[in-house]
Amino acid sequence: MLDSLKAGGKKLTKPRRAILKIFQESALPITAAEVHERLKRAHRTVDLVTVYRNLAMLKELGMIESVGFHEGQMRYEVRHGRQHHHHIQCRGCGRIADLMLCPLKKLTEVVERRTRFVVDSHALEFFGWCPECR
Amino acid sequence: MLDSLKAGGKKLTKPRRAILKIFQESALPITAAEVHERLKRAHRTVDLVTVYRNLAMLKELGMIESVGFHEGQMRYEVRHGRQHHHHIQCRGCGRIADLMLCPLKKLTEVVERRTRFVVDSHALEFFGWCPECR
DNA sequence: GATTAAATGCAACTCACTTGCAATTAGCTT
DNA sequence: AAGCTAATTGCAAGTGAGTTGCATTTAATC
Repeated sequence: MLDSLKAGGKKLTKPRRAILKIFQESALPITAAEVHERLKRAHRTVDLVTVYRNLAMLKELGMIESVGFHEGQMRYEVRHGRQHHHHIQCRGCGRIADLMLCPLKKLTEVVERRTRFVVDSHALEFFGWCPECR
Repeated sequence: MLDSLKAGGKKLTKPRRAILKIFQESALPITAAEVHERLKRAHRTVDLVTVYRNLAMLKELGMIESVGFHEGQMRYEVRHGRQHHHHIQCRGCGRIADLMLCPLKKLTEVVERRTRFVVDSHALEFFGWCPECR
């Protein structure tokens, strides 16, 4: 997993190591502010700007992925060892759950045929009410 | 269509009328800034804050819908008379095309069964390269 | 240990969007 | 047609996520 860093000519600094640890410990997508806060709680305080720069870089290297729920901020999750999936977010409490499914293999072909675009990715999120908020 | 306004106790002001006209003339989802700019070009200049407030209100009344491509801004499109659909955006030029399809009826049931959430909506966007940018 | 490119932290900035408030206006009511 | 009132508008100022410039620090290599 750290090979990707070396391959990209990136250093394994202390802040970066701490950020990666946060992601390894977090199953669900988290925001930059949440990463920042968790670092502080773990007495590994890192400047927020460093968090942002690392998120951009880790995404660039394909080590993390971004997910957006149109909350006015992005969320990120590790990619390592996890299969492609989607999410559902509760409109009440904001809680997010993984959906280990993706129904879009075939649809992608339909889209490519119809639009003459070459599809390179997609975003799919569900919204609703969780058992507690319902 | 304007009945929704009256039903909501809303007035049909000049700025509002102009904003609705912009949407009726625009097939694809546009940003607040684009609405604002088009109003200016049509010599119907309206303050940007008025645009934002109207977008919020029209969305509230279900007259327009928001779509996001994680560009750091939201887009909006009229709902009136149009069927539920999704979009694809070009990573090169940002161009958006409509996809008049939605494969998620059945999947929604699967999601509800698996997560015990009550699904109330979903967001699905494709990204890729259009014929010109490819 | 010396070298150096990458990375960090701080301060200042940008940009989408929101809020407070006084002035205006649409849509009644009489 | 004039008056009333709540809704709406524009302006100014604020918020919050994310970015940029730059001097200082640090990981990795020589």
